[in-house]
Amino acid sequence: MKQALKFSVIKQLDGTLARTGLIETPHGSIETPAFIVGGTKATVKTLTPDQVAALGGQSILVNTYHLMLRPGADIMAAAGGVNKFMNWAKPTFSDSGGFQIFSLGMAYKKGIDATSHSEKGDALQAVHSSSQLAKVTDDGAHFRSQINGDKLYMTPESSMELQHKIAADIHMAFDELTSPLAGREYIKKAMDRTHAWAIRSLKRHQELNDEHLSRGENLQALFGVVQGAREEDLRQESAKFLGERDFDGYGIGGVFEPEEIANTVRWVNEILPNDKPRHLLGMGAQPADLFLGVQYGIDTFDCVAPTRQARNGALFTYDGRINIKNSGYSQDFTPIDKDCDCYTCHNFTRAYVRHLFMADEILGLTLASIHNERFVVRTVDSIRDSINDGNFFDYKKKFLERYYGVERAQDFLK
RNA sequence: GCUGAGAUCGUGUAGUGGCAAUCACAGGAGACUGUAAAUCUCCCGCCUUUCGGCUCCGAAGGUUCGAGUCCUUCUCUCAGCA
Repeated sequence: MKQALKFSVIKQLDGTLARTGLIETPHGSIETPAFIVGGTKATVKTLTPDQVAALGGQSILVNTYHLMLRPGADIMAAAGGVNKFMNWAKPTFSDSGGFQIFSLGMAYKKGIDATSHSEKGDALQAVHSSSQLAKVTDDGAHFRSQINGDKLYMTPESSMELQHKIAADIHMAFDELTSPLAGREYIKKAMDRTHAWAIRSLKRHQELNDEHLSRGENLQALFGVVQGAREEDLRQESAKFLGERDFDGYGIGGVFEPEEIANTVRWVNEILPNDKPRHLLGMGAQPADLFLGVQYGIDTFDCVAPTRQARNGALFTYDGRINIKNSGYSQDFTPIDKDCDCYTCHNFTRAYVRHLFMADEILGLTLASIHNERFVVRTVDSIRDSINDGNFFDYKKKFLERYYGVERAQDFLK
């Protein structure tokens, strides 16, 4: 196909930003809204590609920074791109490495998470710790490899070159994600830098696509990434700045808490062009994230939480999350969730999965990952159906009240 | 039977005259959101919501201002020898 990516809206839910659609790529299409499965190092941890496909995964997101370190972008290119390398035939996304400026920089060894807040944000964000592995400048970001200490330097241009070698279908522009501790002054500075980087990313991306075109290869798509943290005017400025440029779609980055999703995503999606897909970066650890994201115009999500939490024993059920390692499940011979249609729930009991965890048997990680990933993928699929059927709001209320309890669910139903 | 070594939290240990309880494992609970993550945090003698209180170093006795620690006897364990 000549176009890197084609997106069509199938149904727009009247009076809302919610919609269903179809993203078409050289590796096939994605029905949206869709949950993109986390496959950072060109593997969905503990799962084979067949298992990912069997649980309904339509697409996988890999990470440029991690693949640059190991095995290296040249090996990815020599293998014929990430799809061939990992034997995944369906569409792929790649993240730029921008997230690692945050996770290996300000967040490194700080215990910063979604609930971290501070009054002295600017001061904290401005101080570089000697132990952190990433430092940002206007030109790019310096990294220290966590594997062997190598000094690494990444720019918008080099990220695009790496991403084109990895050759996922959809790339993210190199961006700077600010810490939840950051104050407005720093958020503005990082957003301006992200915009400058977006223009540089787009330029280099187009040059690389021209090369693909001349060689008769598939074109690759690029999403611009909106920043601005929790500042309404900055989010709007960012959406306007990027929305006017020739990106194939948009990522919304820097969102940390479910409570932020409704506002942040709405501010941005009211401005971004309707005819391009919108990806919410890194959110999807709980059902509220998914319902709120879709309600305010998100087409695709990615999140590592379902697989990470699965490996740590936290499993989704339609009645809320459980920790399968709790002693109370030692003689519970029912499925993780009786209403779940995954391989694990069809074939194994809570007692057995708990046993595998307590005995440190690796099959437990796989069974738990299959279950959690299926739960999230299926939840987004069912949200898509509810939009097509016109009963999104009824479905949302029923789902969230069962999952969180009627009282807690109200926070997400306003 | 003889000789030697040993007995501290569920287990293995640290502590060798000065407020006992170190570390690890096992166990209990919580966290995790563009993966430094099969990781991290907390609890883990008894009572107490907290503050705190009470116990406690195999048993009994002795020396000492003071003993898990030194001495005696006993019980048990392990090793070697018979």
